[in-house]
Amino acid sequence: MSKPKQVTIVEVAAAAGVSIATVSNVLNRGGIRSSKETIRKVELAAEQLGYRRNTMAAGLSRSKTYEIGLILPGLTNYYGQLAERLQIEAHNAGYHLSVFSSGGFDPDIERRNLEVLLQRRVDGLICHGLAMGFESTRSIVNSGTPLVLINGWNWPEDIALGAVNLGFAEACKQSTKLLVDRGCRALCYVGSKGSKVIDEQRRNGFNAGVQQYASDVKNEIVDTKDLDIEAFLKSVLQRHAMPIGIVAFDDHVALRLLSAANKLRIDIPNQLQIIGINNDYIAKNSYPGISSWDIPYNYQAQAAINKLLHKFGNRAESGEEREIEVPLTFIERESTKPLKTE
Amino acid sequence: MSKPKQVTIVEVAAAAGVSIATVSNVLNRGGIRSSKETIRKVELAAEQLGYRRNTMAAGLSRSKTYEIGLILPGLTNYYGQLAERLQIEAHNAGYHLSVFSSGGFDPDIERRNLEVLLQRRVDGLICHGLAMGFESTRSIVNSGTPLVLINGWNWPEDIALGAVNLGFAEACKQSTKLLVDRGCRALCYVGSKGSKVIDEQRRNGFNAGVQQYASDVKNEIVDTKDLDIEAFLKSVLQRHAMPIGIVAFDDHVALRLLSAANKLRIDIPNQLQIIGINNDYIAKNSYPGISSWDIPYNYQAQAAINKLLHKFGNRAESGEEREIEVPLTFIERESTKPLKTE
DNA sequence: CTGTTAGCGCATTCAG
DNA sequence: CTGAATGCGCTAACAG
Repeated sequence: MSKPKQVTIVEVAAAAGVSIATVSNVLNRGGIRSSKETIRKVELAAEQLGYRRNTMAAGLSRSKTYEIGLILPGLTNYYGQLAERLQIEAHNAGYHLSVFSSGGFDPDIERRNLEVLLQRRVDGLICHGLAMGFESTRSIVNSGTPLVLINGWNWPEDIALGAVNLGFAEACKQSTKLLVDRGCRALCYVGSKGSKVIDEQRRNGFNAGVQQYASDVKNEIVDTKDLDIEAFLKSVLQRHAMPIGIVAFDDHVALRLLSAANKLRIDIPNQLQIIGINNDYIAKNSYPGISSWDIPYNYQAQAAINKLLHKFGNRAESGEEREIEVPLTFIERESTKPLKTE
Repeated sequence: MSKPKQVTIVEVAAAAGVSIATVSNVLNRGGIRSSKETIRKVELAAEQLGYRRNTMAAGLSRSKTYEIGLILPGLTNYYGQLAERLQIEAHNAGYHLSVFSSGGFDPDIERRNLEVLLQRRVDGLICHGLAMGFESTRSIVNSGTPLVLINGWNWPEDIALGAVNLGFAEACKQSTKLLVDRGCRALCYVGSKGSKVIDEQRRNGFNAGVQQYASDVKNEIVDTKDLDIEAFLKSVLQRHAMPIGIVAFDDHVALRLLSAANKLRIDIPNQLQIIGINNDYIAKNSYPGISSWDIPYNYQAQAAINKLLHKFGNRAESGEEREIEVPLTFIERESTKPLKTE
């Protein structure tokens, strides 16, 4: 039982009384047509013997694997959701997606995963951000394997030609406008430096928003790392005019802020307003509900896969060489509902 | 650039002035030793030419892939965390882990993923639960590929010999005792039927607990599906003596209960107490904090990988043929803190 | 120690 | 429409 010699086309051919070439033909379709009779015989034999095609042999022989490698910083929350969608889209396009996580943003693990995937001779690669840096990436990816980046800004074209980026910057920018419109008289961005470029985009957007829509109100930027949230809230409420508007890195951070506020009996949204990003389960189910930016996973996943297909030259897919910006959509909940309505 | 003919050992051999066998030897170590000089030459040549071993060819040739397939119902939260740990453990053991999600508990996708993995000739399989049913699974897995189940109860040994199961039942059982000890005078289990066996285990544990520790208090079992949480809470508070103790399917469900309670101004833990499972980010960061059962991912992942290695016959790993039950540990927070303390 | 030789399982010309 | 032959890139005995 430990390895019952998997059956090969040779045996199927013998059982069906035809040559291995014929078996290969009927089992892969597409190419040459065979007579009804042989098809039946072959399929029957394959069925009975429990034939299962050996991917390695097939891949080796035609130097094409129909496999796409995906490298993400992690697999929880946003990343997990994205991976699931990508897997579906890949399948719809006739490919398989192998998912790898490089634990946080660890360049070494990332390099290792990349290496594994390239040794597998995957047809293409989809990576989220990339901890490794340009040069390092270039040297390893110059194998000619198409690479599409998700949430990778400003990458040299010879490495990743275009990327599928979420409009975090714009979302954060609009958040500031929204908070000001809702009456906020001071703004904060609570970020998460650990997430590198992702955080940078948000920060930039926040700054741009402040400059454009709220140049007259106080604002500050802090990071959750080593942040005592309760102390921070107290301090902010004391130093600035209320209500205070906070743009949180994501719904997780938003939840922490919300909980601290509840504990301190801070009135939301009259004293404090919060906007998160991701439109998680959390945002929907906390109390009060957290206004958040929803991510169009389907669209994002489709865009990424299409870009790859385009690179493969499969069809005239819509994926071009340009960066694609995927816009988020705002879902408003009680954490920012207009003052009067509440 | 679209496929610059990857370099093979043949070219490396030529460049280094040795035979391909020698190249194969020095590049894979382990086997035969070579002279320092040739090692240097070969490694240099490989380095310069940018040689990268072709996994398919290697796998084909030795009929061993060093790949493990993982099939999960999804990739978010618990599953994502588990996948990450498994990936690390697999790597430590010299294997690669390819992660596949079968979107919810869809038997068709599951079958497809299984098929893909088997065609890849993975050395082993790790599956979480399994939507497919015994017979169906048996017929497809009888290829002799070792399969270890995570959270799969009561499977026939010829399919999956033993499993690594989380002690959900025991956790729920102890939860009832705990709630009673904390003064609760009625108990509820709020489950999630969509999660099949996982929910069943919890339910069983809850029932066992009620019977053993709380046979004198009222209890009920409901399901989140189509449940109006606020109405449910109101009704329960009205019908039973307080405090009410709730065992939630997981921290997500617990959060929903908590939020509804907050909204209704129900006093936690004096009128209502809640225990979740998973010890998520949520449990830690909600207000009040949710008491929850922590999952020892490391232990679980190690156990699963060890079982597989044992099956491979690699080393005298500790994995036996028996089921392994992984105990959860209780983390208490404000949602159940003893009445007087609060 | 190093080189020669046979496959691994399948896809693909190219004749029949 | 079908079959015999060749090779994909690498490993695993054997010889030298």
